Amino acid sequence: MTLTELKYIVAVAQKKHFGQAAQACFVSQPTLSIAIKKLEEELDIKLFERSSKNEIRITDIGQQVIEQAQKVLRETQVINEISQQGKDPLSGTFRLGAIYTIGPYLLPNLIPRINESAPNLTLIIEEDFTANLSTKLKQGELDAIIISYPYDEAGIETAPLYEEPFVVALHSRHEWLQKEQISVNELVGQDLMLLGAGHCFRDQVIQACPQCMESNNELTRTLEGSSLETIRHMVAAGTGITVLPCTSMMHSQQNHDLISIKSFANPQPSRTVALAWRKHYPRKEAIQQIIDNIQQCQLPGTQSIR
Amino acid sequence: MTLTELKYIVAVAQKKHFGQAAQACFVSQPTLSIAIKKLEEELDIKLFERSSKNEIRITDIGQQVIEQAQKVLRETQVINEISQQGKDPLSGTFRLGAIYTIGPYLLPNLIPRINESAPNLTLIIEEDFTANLSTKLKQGELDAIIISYPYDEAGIETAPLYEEPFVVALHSRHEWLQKEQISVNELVGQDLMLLGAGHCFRDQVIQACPQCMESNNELTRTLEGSSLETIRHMVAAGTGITVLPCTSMMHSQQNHDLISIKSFANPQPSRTVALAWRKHYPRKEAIQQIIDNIQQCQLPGTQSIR
DNA sequence: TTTATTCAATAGATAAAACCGATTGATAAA
DNA sequence: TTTATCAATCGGTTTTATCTATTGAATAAA
Repeated sequence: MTLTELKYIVAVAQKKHFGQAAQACFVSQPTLSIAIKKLEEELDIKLFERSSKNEIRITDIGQQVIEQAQKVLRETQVINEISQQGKDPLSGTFRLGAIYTIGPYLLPNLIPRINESAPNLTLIIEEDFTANLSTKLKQGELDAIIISYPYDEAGIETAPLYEEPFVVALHSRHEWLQKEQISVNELVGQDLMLLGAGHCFRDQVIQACPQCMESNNELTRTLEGSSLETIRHMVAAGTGITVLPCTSMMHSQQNHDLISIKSFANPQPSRTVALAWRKHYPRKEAIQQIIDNIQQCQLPGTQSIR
Repeated sequence: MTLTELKYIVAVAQKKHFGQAAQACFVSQPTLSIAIKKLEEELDIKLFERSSKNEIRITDIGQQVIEQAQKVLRETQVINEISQQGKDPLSGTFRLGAIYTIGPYLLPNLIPRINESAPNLTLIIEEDFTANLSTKLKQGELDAIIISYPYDEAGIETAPLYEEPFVVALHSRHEWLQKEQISVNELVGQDLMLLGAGHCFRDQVIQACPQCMESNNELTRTLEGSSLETIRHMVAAGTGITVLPCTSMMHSQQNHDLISIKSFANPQPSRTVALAWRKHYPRKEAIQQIIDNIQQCQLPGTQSIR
């Protein structure tokens, strides 16, 4: 049984004439006759009562088959409609993940841009650690994730978005208040508060200043499972100092008197924020749209990468 | 788009593996790959996200298409079920027509036989004049009709069922009461009551005794639109005599004292009752079943025709 | 009756497709 | 690097779909 055959029998049922039905199907009369004969043999029933001269008559069983055939053809048409509607890669649902240390600062800026530039695209946002995002990306639960380099996973492509310098946050009564810039090595011996394991930002800070871990293991351990916001409140409380990605400060209303921000002396430690997606993900246009929109965000303190 | 292609994508969606899906469809992997590629090109969307190694992923739009494809395939399967169920020619509906002068006497005997020998066959009965039955038969509103010869219509086949002699019905105080048999010519001059125009039986009686019309035009005209039953009541009332097909008397409980039945002297006038159907009607078995059942009826006074 | 006409079925030939086995290319794991 | 896996591609064959032309059946007209 083929869809063509079903089209033919429906046409014959409508025209009640093999020749006219063939014409309506843009085939020759023998083509249609043979196709219908083939279907009748396959189903082992007579669909039509042929009588030369007078019009074709549909058998009882043929009537049932033809009605069902019309149903099949209608349902088939729905497939075309679905694909037509879904053809726009900038439509449908896009599941975007972001790590905890980027999402809260980038997404409020990004989401309105995407809603404007791709109004048919429904965004679903998810924040998590890099490792979890990565798993979900590979499993297809997420379409793309915003992470930071280094990031190298099999079957995953990435594009750098912007370079984000690190800054030091300290209490406004801290001894470094008058300093213009902080050198990385100066962090050693300070009460440096870091995020818990799992946050890539923690690793990046440690990589920038490996010795800083020597003194403050205990303090950092108490912050396991914490967030940048919590740590910032602790800075304001005078518990210690911390290193933050610059975007976490710029947009914050809580950038109040109790906290002072210092940039690092060259070479400034920084991280590269990037977008990652499955290599074979089919909606490349959607990916590019996300990339473009993120780069248009131009968060203060960051440097675009083109 | 073809049903085969739809089968293929459903198989891939289930197996998440081109090779295994191909095996499940009993085709080679290249065959399946090419078919899916062709469908994706026709719909202009990607249904699957191929990644060598890991398993195949279904795109969002692909998921919708595949679900719809499954629906199409299910509906297609219904066509097979319909034909399977309807393959029995002794199932479904059979519309049987009969002329007024046969139906009431044959059908009460016939219908139980058919219900027993073809329990899946639903009979629909219709009584009318030969001309109307003939039209409905040709238009396909009836599947077969019971009429009497002569009957010759283009595209219609017939089979004789039985020979039905005519009899004379007269009041029990009629002068012919002592007669054994009546000769056709004796009818001339009698108050002979006939059915109205349209009833073929009327024509057959007239044909058997052309002269009998000379005397009783007026009486017969008043019976226009009447029935055999009415005429028989008039016989009982003593209004006149009539000629009846023998089956109309044999099974009647009203064959009471007031009416006496006389058979004709040889050559007995009679009519041949026959079944008629469209030459191309496909359920020949159903036709044969009807014929067989009618012949098994063996109505008293009739002679079977084999 | 014969002839003409209509319409679906059939015949013969060709173009299109479906399909297979073998191979390639890409990818990831050892 | 090598090996293994898997889908895509290649080249060739068979099957199917389709065409034109004709036949055959049946009716309608002459």
